[in-house]
Amino acid sequence: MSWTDERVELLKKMWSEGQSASQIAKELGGVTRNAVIGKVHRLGLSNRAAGGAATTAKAPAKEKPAAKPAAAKKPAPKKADPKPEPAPEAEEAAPDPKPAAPARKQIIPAGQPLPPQPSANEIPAEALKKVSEIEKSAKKLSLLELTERTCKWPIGDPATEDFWFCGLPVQAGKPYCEAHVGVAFQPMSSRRDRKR
DNA sequence: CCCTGATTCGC
DNA sequence: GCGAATCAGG
Repeated sequence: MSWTDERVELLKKMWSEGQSASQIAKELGGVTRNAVIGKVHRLGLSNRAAGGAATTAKAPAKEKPAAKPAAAKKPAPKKADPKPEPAPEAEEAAPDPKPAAPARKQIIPAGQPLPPQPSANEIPAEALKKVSEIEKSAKKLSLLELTERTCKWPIGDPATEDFWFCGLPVQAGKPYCEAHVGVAFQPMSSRRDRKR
C-alpha cells in the first residue's frame, strides 16, 4: 500500500482525533503502526497537542552515539553480564490461609447495603464454584489496567479497599474470562422465576 | 504481559 | 519517502 492523498488525510484526521497509531493502522489496513508513526513524523505532526503539555514530556536529550564512520552497525551494546544472577529472594507476603479480614477499613457510609454484586444469588453453582476458584488466581488489576483482553469482572466491594478486577485472559471477544462468562451470561431460563 | 509513541537507518 | 527494528515508557 502507498500513502495516497486519501490515506494521508485519514491518517491526519485520526491522529488529530487522538487515535493511537495502531488503531489508525488497523483502519487503514495494509500498514503497521510503525508505518503510521513513521509517516506521522515525516509529516511533521508528531505532536498532537496544539500547545501545551502532551502526554509524556519527552526529554529531547538524546545523545547520539557519535558518528559511526565505519559500517559498525551494532546499536545493541546490551550489558553482557555473565553473572548468573543469584536467587532474587523475593519478599513474600504471609501465606495467610485465612483470607479473613485482618484490618478492614469499614468506609461504608451509613446503612446503604452493598452494591448488588453481579455475581448475585444462585447461579448454576457449578459456575460459582469455578468463579471462586479462579478469583484466587485473579490478577487483581486496577480499573486503569484493564485492557481489551483482560477479564473485567469486578471482585470485592467498590466501597472498600479490597476491590479489583479479575484481569485473567478473556474468552475471545467476551469481556470476561471463561469462568466469569459463565455467571455473566445466564440463559434466562435459570433466572426466570424471581420470587417477586 | 499488554500497550503507547520515538528514533534510527537500510532500503 | 518508507517502515522494520529497536528503544523507552506506562
